[in-house]
Amino acid sequence: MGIVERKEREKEEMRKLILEAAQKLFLETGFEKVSIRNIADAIEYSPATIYLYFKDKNELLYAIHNIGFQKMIEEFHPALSLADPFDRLVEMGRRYFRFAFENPELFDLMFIMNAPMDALACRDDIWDEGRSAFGLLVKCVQDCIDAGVFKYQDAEVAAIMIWSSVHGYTALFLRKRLDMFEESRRKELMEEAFDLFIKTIQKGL
Amino acid sequence: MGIVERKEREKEEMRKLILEAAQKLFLETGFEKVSIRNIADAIEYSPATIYLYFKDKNELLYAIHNIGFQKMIEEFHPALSLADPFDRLVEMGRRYFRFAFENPELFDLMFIMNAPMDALACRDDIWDEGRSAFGLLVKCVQDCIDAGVFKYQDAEVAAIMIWSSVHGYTALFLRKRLDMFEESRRKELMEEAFDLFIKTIQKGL
DNA sequence: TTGTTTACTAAACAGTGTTCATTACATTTG
DNA sequence: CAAATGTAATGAACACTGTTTAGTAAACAA
Repeated sequence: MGIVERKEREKEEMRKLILEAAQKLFLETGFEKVSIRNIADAIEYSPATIYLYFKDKNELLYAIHNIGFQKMIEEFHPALSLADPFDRLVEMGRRYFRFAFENPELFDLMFIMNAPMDALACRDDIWDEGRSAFGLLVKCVQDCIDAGVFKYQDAEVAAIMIWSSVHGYTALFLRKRLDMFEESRRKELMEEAFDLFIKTIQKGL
Repeated sequence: MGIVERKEREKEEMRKLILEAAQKLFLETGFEKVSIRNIADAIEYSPATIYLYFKDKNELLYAIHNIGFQKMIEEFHPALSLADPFDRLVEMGRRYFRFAFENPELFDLMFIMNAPMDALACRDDIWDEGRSAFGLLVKCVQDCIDAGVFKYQDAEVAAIMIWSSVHGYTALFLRKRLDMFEESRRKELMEEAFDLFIKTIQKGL
């Protein structure tokens, strides 16, 4: 009796259909401006149908947030295979940057917007995606410590410091808090500031 | 003929009435959950009245964002009169932190939310509040350079680096991206990471 | 051919920001 | 003082939003 399996497959496909339409609309138009009705229109189903596959809008956004993490991890992969741990760290920083600039809406969803965290909170679950991505950073920092690149004792604390710094630029940039610098200079300034940070932690402590 | 002046005064008072009710509601309930109708109810006027004093909701949020900056500048004042420029820098960082934790909604509005920047953008104005607050930081960094505390050449680039770092913690924290650490350890970790950053830039380069 | 499960939807609910014609009153003019 | 003008405030609507529910039609099982 393959019926139940076919149904499951169809259910999965429907989820995917919704998710892909939603993602497309979101990345085109921005998350703030897309409604459940828009998504329903795009896939030619009624709005109520979406609620048969996702508890609410937050849960839908959380699912897309997950896709974002998959994509990010993929793009981090080449960096992770660099031999020198410090090179690896710098490259991870650059790729965090690049991911944010090339996928501003996805990045916003993953690291700034409230919706996905609200979804997690209301079924009090933990942010596994964030945890394991952060784990990659901690591991890299630990490798740097072990290799004697810098002399921090606590890899986790150092990782938070580094993440915060790199996240700071991107968050300020994406939420238009660096628009006071003229557009041409903006990205250049950020690059310089990032390089300065790298040089500083390399020689520091 | 003092009539026109009285009218102006009344207009100003009405603006203030709206602004104060709005601020109270926003800080109590969070910006996402307060509607124009809620504000109108609180001051016992019709919703349409608010639009006689503010172009739209973004403009209202921008006005509150301004109040936030006044408050922040006030709270920065004691730090600015410290003799040693590096002490000044560290104290500014700590106060940025503290302001964010004690006024999470206001901070969010000032440095994370889109609304006030959208208000600025659609009357293509520049973010003066941010500019001048950032100016304070640049000045302090320049003083540090002049005093030989660190050897950066470009105070502005160094200031962006420092701002980004401090902003990074707070933004990640406020938007619940540090909730993967248990609550008791969270703030402690941030303090440690901040101290580590301070030590690093002090000795770096 | 029944009975039951499933997938879907139309319609409604309760809210949102915003606009506009109309009212009610303060001010100025004849 | 009465009539004309200006203006502050609003009721009601518009076009949305996320979400729920009762009901339908098709697919499946007996």
